[in-house]
Amino acid sequence: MPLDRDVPGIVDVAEKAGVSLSTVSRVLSGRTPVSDRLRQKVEAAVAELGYRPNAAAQSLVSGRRSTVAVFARNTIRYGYAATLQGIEEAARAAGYVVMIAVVESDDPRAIAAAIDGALSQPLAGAIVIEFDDLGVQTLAAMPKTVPVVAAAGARRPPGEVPHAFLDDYAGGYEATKYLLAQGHRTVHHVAIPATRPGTGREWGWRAALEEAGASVPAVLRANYSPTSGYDVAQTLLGMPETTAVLCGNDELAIGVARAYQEVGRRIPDDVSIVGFDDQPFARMWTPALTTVRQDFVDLGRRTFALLGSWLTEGHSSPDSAVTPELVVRESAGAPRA
Amino acid sequence: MPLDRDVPGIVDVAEKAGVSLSTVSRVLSGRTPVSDRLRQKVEAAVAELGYRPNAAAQSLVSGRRSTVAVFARNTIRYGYAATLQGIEEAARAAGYVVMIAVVESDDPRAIAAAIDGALSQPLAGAIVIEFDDLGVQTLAAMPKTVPVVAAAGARRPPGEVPHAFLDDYAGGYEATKYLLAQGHRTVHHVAIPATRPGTGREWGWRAALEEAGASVPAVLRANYSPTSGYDVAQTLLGMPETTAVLCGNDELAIGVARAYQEVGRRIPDDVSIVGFDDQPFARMWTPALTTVRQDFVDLGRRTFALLGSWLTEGHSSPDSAVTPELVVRESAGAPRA
DNA sequence: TTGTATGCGTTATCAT
DNA sequence: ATGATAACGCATACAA
Repeated sequence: MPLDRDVPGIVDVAEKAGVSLSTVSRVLSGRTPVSDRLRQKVEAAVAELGYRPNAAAQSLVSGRRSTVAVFARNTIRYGYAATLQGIEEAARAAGYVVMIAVVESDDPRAIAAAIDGALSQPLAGAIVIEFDDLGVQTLAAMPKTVPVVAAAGARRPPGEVPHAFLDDYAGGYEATKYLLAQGHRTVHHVAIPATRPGTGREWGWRAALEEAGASVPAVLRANYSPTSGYDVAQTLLGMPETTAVLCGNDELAIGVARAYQEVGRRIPDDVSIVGFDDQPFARMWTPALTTVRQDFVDLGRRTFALLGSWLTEGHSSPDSAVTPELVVRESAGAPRA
Repeated sequence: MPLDRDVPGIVDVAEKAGVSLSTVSRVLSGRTPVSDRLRQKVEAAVAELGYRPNAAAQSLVSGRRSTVAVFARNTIRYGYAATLQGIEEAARAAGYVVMIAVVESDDPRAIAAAIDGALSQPLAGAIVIEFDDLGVQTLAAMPKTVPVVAAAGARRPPGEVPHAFLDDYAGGYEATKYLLAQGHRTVHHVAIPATRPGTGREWGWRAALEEAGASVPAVLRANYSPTSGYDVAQTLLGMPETTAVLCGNDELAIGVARAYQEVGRRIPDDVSIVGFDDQPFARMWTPALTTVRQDFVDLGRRTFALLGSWLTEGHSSPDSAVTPELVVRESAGAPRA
């Protein structure tokens, strides 16, 4: 693979067009009037040479930055991946490129290293996907030298970082209320890792239970994976009085469902299961998963919009909420009489 | 959110440490000997100011580039997301940062725009995730001015781009042979979008069928989503002689399965279904999905390794294959007598 | 071992 | 409307 390592610069274009370097810069930026004649020449030269402005040099001299960094725990899980997609889409539309920095460990040195790597680049701003504790820590470790916004799973304390969020609390609340309305005495909860206490799906669930005067069972803590749901469900199996379980995400839900089905308990006849997120597979499950739909791609777009308005208008709204929607399908119903 | 927009530069460090700018540069790069006394001072100043080298300026003067761009059709679907994760992991370990460029449309202008955006940055190299036709086109449109490697779904023609690939062909072949060995007369195929003819899952399936002298049914073409699998399965429903179907991915498989289940046909009793990829949900499906495991994260690591050796050693192997593995679970078995 | 000077590709300021 | 020239932050050749 031999390379043509002769990337043309603005001077090459100027030479070929027979104009000065500054004229080329002007037609490229379009901010200063240039005669049509020269403009044509320059454009021809640009096309012929395949000239591409060097963003590094641009940002060095002008301070104009065109890349935004996204900090995320991973790029695989649905919520993260879809949020990233939304961010990238909006960023690209606005003329930015996006850098992805995965923060895998909560070792402060690992967090610092990820931040250092990203901030070495000339950044217009940074976005942290704060769906978990690692995100919280990353956000806390971000220096104040660069605009930072967050994509969150809950409203953050006011006055801090502008953030877009999915109202997990409302989703958990609504799903639990729905289950209660079906006649269940209480609802168990298999939780994804928490961010801050008092927020998120778990606390919406809790609130609905308390409001209804129902007992609040101990939370079963899992991670994000189907197998993790399956594992914690073993505990559930020893509690035959369970008639409904709200899961922190759809993957957990199918793990839990599988555990029940393996011992011959039917869904929703014997136990109702509700997921969270409405991942693409949810509606194809058998039984189709009743779940709380979250539009992560839209969350990503909104998050970038916050950063975009900060960058262009100098400020942005403190937050931007989206309320999730309960999607009733087949996996939940009334308890057996 | 007021910002401390006073990012210290190397001269600030030099001043604070009472040394010349070049001395700072030397301790930072570590390539030239510096007396311990000055080194200490410099390091103290760096720590105190929170100095971070400006990668844009570095690459401008030295030509050393530290970012690699990844071109992908999306960041959501499992294969893409997991490959990206592997690339990022390996890149970060090697001191690179990764930029993500989503190529959404096969409009040549859109492809060119994505490439222009990415190549404006000072790139060490680029990686294109070539799982589909859009990837093929993107690869073709990449200029020869930057090192490019690919993460592919099949071996590419020799002599072109270094690439790591998952041997889809072998996977399709093996899965089909397995089904045939179970006693099925033939196997139907629900395909994901193709890249090049003659390669990939579909052609492995075809080869196994031909080798066994089995008839080769018309391919059912879908996209990647569960609903797409469900939709094309309606055609399958009208073909009661079908006893086995190999699906291009797991999401398609569950869509197909759902379609069968809705009309009361049981899996694997009435029809055997095999997926592809072994996504996390596959083993929690009911019945658990027999599928072809693909290690996309590893593919990502290998792909970056190709680029890494090119960058550091000046060359890299032409390709790097990983053979997928059939995971036998519950969704496929012998046909009914 | 350390410091000074030059230049990377571009924008912006200043003349013309 | 156009052209010369000075930065931008840094690495490096060269001088000391």
